[in-house]
Amino acid sequence: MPNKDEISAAIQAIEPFKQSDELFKSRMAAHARVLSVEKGQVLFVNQDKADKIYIVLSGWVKLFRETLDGTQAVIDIIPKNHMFGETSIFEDCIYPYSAEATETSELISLPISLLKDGIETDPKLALAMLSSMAKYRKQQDREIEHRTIQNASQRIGCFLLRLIDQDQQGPVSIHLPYDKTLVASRLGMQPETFSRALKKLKDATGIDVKGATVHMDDVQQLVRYSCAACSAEFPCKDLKVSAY
Amino acid sequence: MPNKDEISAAIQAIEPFKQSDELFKSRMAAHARVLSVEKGQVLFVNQDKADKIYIVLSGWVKLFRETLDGTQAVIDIIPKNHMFGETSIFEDCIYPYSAEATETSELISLPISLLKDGIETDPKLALAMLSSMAKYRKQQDREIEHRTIQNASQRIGCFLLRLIDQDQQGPVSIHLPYDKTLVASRLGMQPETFSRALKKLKDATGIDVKGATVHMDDVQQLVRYSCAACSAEFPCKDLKVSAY
DNA sequence: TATCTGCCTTGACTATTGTCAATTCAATGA
DNA sequence: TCATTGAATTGACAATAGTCAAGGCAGATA
Repeated sequence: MPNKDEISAAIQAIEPFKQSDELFKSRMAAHARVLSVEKGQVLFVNQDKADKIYIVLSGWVKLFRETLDGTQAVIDIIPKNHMFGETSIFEDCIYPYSAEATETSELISLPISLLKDGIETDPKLALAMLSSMAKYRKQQDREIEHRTIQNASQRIGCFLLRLIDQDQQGPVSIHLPYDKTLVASRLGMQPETFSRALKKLKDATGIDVKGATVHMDDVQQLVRYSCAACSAEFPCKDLKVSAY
Repeated sequence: MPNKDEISAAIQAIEPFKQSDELFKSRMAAHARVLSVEKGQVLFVNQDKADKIYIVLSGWVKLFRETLDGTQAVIDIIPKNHMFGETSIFEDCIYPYSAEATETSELISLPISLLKDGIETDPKLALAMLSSMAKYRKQQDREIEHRTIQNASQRIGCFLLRLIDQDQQGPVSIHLPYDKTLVASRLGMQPETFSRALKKLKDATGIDVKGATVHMDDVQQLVRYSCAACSAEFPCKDLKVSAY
């Protein structure tokens, strides 16, 4: 169970809050609620009234939407030290997606009204939010690009490359951050397709896959394979904002 | 050739500028440059240094990115009275995509520095920009959802539905806003796939297609077909920001 | 250790979309 | 009116991804 200092640290770690008013942050910390959630636990569903924003302290939270027949589309998977639910502030205060913990996780929730007030009264915070929104937007653009241009294997390769320290040279070992099934849905494909595409990637690039661990002698093998179907070049410059 | 009043009106029409400072807008208008472009003309390419933002007065501008081998992914198609190029303000001042006129179009360009200053000095403008960014983000989320859940025919149906006045009842006629080839790329499919998928849509819903005109006796035919594979319901609520 | 459970993989098959080439169609200008 | 041009369609085929069902594997639990 995190103490007050850890809560403050988590708030401080959120990109757009870093440079913002200390008073604002302490007010947020004072109103923070810690919650521990089990795998599969739903935090809110699409179209719920949005009264809280969340910060992930540990574990992972999947943001998704689903149709009436249960088909779901994963929009993002939120890692440690990142925030979600804040998009709903503007306009309608309705969550535009559902949120579910993908494993046992610790979160803090904050009243959305505090952030809303903060943005409206502190121009510096508003600018920081704008900047992080713009970054996110670029990532979404890339996401759409990849889904049109890259095939399943290339998307997996790209996903792996983005897990690596971008200045890495020589041999690398990667550990998948979460279940393969979840990676598959994050990349917009079925688990079966993921499994087969990973095998194809292995054959094409010579990477070594053992369970959730991927090893390669040279990053360039993957780069040649995946980045050929991308408008950008390795190293990728648009990481960091809600990585993965 | 638009006169000063028309330029002011165009600036005024941009969503986030509507409520902003008059002085800011007149300064923008004073620095506006009008440009007429031919079909296929490139305004800037991905990674160019971003010094201008653009507003479309007439015609359409395609935003896209491409890989080394020329494969391109369309990110957005900007209609009349909408702005593009502004995302580059935050951080790096590099355009994150290429822009090309898809037909003879009239645009105005504005120095990006003016908007940057405006956002930094006028909190109200910053908030308005945040709000429009948040809307855009929701649209991108929907875009990703659709590309994972909907098939080609359903995406076309959805595209058509979004062209309609959302309160429409009874029979409707729609005119495609631009070439079918361009619609296809906007929806992330090949022209051939578009052609076949449109035919399939016709068979499934009984809509009537003649060239660029689509007629249907009842919107519900399309709604049943397309919205079944969407997390939202018709009428769609997330139109307006850079429609289409 | 044995069993259970959920994740992952595999095979066989289907559906969807892409590719390439050949026409057809429609708008435009000589 | 004819010729030209680019858009759109169509056919034949290939590639890619999804679906369904059956096992395999590994970590957790008794």
